[in-house]
Amino acid sequence: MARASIATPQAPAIRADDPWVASSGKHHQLLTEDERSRLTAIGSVVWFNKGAQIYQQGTNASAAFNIISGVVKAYRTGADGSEHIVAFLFSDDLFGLAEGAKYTNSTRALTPVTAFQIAIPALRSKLTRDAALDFHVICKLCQELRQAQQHSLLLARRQAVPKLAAFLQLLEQHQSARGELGADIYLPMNRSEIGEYVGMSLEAVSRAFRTLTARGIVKSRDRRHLVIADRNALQAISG
Amino acid sequence: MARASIATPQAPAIRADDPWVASSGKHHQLLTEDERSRLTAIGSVVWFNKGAQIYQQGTNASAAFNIISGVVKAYRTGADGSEHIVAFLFSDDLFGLAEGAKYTNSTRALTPVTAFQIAIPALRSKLTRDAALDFHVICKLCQELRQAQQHSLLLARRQAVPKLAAFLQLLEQHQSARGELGADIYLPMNRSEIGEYVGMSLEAVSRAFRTLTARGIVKSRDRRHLVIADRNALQAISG
DNA sequence: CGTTTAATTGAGGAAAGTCAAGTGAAGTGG
DNA sequence: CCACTTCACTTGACTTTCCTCAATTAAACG
Repeated sequence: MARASIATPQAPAIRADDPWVASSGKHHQLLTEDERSRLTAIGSVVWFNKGAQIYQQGTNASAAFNIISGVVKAYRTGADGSEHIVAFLFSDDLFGLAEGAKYTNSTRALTPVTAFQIAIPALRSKLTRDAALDFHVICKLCQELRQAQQHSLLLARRQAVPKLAAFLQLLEQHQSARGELGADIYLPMNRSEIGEYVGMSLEAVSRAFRTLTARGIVKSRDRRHLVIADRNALQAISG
Repeated sequence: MARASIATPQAPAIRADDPWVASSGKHHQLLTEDERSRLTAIGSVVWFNKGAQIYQQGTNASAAFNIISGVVKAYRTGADGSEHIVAFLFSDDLFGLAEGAKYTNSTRALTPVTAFQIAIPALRSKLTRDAALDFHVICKLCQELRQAQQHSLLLARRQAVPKLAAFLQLLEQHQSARGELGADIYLPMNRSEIGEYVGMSLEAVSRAFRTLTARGIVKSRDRRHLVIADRNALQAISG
């Protein structure tokens, strides 16, 4: 630990990459210290307990959020009460997407969450002035769009085992892109939520896990921690 | 037709809405005449024949595109040769999304296409300077992100008929949002491509069409033109 | 330690996928 | 202008896969 100073941990941060510059797959912090402190001035830090609802779809969009730590799910509730998870959001992600001044999704904290909150008017006036910030937001939105497309690829898979395999690869690549790489993958969501994300029943998720472990491709320490034992096989299965 | 002057039809245009302002669902042109002419100076108009490939996934991202007229599909080819369509793109849409300087999708013209093309370096340097343009690009990216999420909602549906019903609603709302509303819906893609977008086989698409027409909910003039006869029933089916 | 919630496992049925044949439409060349 | 070729779409029969419902086991929490 050679660093003498600790970077302010409660400040906004955007992690992504310039889509038009070659990169190694590991994402970088886009905001400069200067930008971060200027943003800090116009927002506030908020906390959410595990399981807490952050906002509901259809309500007035009063603020946008930037996750400092924790995991959030963005989901929509169908007319029949079924939930579909649109995205899992991690530290350095942005959320609070709106349409016509209303939130388009509901969001809920899956773990205890610390987030940076900016009121929409303040954000808007900042965005219409600060081209450097804008560019970074554009980079981040491009990344989120790519992830949404990746998600649609996942959902289009028909068979359960390849689907889950692809999901695990996404999670791993996600964790490695932000340097949170231990030897194991941590699942911040339960089986039901995995099912709601990949588009299958929780039973099918459970069965797919079983076949993957039975084939020795993944090993599960605990229901929420697993290790990829055969990365090549996983790649072959996910296609 | 009270207008005396004709707006330059070959200039770039972005159609979307400020996500933080209440709107009627009909999207507006975000660029001012001034911005449009400044963009015109740094890009060029290009044409593609029906069926022409625009670029391939994995190749170096040299330019971004803005559709002036026509329809484009953005798709990815799996290892087994199967294609999944990530998005259909219409006039006033942006595309040319990259990651690490490579295109993440392939794109192909479904109809004759006229597009405005901007080289990446020119676009980058413009984006790092022009906050007004940036803000509009951000609005557009938010809209594309919402559409991608809508697509994932569609893909998560399990049954064929509700899936197709939701797809038709998307298409209609898309056409009405840009004021291209005749009484009928035009399908610029074939059954196979619908299947690749909604995640089912072309046979299933065909059967779902049949049940919708058999129930009198849609009427098809021709395989590519249909009318929604019972909008309420369609809404009820799609959920 | 008992209670509650999450996850696994099993059996049966519904739905779409696949394979294959047939029909219709569009476009080509005589 | 018409016959022919081709491609897109439709329709049918059969198989596979996952969802649903139900029972059981495992883990988390007070």
